[in-house]
Amino acid sequence: MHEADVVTQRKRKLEKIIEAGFDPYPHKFPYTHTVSELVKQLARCAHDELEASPIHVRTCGRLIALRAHGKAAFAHVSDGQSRIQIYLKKDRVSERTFELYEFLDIGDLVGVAGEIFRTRTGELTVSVKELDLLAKCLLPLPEKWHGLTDTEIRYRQRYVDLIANPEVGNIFRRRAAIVRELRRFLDERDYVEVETPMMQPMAGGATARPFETFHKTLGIHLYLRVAPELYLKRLVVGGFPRVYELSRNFRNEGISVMHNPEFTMLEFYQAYSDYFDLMDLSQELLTQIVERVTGSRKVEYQGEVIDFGRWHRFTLFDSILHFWNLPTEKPSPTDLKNAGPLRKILDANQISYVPSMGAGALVGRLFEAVVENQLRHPTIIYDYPVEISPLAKTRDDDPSIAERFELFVGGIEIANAYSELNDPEEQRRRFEEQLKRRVAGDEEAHGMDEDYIRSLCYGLPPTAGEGIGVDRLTMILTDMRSIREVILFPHRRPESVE
RNA sequence: GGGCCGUUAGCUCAAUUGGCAGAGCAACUGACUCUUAAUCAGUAGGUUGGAGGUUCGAUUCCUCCACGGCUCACCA
Repeated sequence: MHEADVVTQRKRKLEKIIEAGFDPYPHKFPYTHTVSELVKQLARCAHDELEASPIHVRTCGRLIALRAHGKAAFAHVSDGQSRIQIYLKKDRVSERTFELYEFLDIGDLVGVAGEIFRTRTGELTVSVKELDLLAKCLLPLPEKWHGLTDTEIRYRQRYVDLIANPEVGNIFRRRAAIVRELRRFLDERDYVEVETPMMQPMAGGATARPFETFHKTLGIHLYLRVAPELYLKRLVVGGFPRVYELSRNFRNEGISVMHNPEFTMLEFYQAYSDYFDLMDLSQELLTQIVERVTGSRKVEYQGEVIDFGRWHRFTLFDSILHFWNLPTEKPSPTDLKNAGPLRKILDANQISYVPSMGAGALVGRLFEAVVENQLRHPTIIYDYPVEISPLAKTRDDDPSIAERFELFVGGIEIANAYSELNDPEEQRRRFEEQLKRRVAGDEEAHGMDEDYIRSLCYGLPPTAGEGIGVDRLTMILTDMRSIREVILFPHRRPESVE
């Protein structure tokens, strides 16, 4: 059976429905309850109760299963979240209604009116008196047992995925809850939510390759933002001591189970604070989000229980020594500060690195290779080499160390935060450093942002800022291994034209 | 971009050493007024991702291409 033949058959049924005088695409269906409401509200209503005082309802949804019994039929109607059984008996409906039923297919959108009862096996069921077709499903739905597993179709035609695999909807309902709770947490603490440009004349605030676009009237190139960071800090200068933005960033990089070209980030800034204040805040924030969203502090991720009641903190250097598991001898703290010994360690363990990397970048590589994957429980890693932290303020006692931390859960980096650099002269020097790299061909190197430096010249209070990857946080709280499972329409190559 | 694995009916999957391409669900016809993976009887549905090659013969072996999955690199 070709798909085209199924469509032809269903179109023919639609014509017959029209011939019988039914409106094939009615404009509305007034209902008394959604399917979910029925299931929830009547969950405890017993058989006798329903029999003694019948409840008339009107509800609607998609027909997802159909069991025909000649002059009667059972079916399930879904509102996308819950399903309820309906029972249609020839001698309880009009001839016209029964005729309509005979033209229905699995997938059709229907409205029903009738009384609620419980079947012999106790299932809550609508005994249908009236039936309406609300829209016809012309294409066949995937198989009812295994659902749809082909990722190609699941992501490209997410609507089919959501129909065939109702648990997929729960991932996105939970994602919505996470976003809601993040906002609530910050709103309660007097952070102001703002919206800054997505299209920027210069893509700053992170080292990443941007997407480029063009504004015709202005005749200028614009870049999709890689981070809102520099605009948010301008706002702190202007007098918003607590701001946040929760929206999309765009990075023209590879696609993987951890990366999508557009991703959602929460970025927030808090004046008169440093990175230690944000460590405490992050811990409180995540613990609260997890509890409110899942109802527990413990979350199962990929077969492991992650306890948001157990937090760990290490400096980056200590973490390498603490989690050391490579076959070669554990390095000394001095080894980790010097490029020569670091190269030897990386070489001996077949960890790749770029020759131009200094000690800071090399120790960063070593951290990624040794530690990252072992950080299952919520862990804060702090004090990063300044070499890999161009926008962070350095420690007073050690200018090679940036006041920066990252937060890991389930081996995944969830957040990145630092004490913001607020010295305009130093900021200019760092931009100039980046410019040199840009000239040398590094596409990801930062450009010179004169206006940002000008804003710093008006005085940025001591400020700490943090970014939280909302997609990755959602992965942890929905037990998903791939970022594509928590993004409704993940980017793919265009569908090939047949 | 590199490596490995995959692509068979609308969906989920089989097919022995290279020897007639199959099942379940969905669809169609018929039976059936408390079923729920409804059941029973029957019917139809395939350029095996695409192009080439080896062979008497290719879903199976080889090459290239497209798409996907995992992984490494880059990155959050």
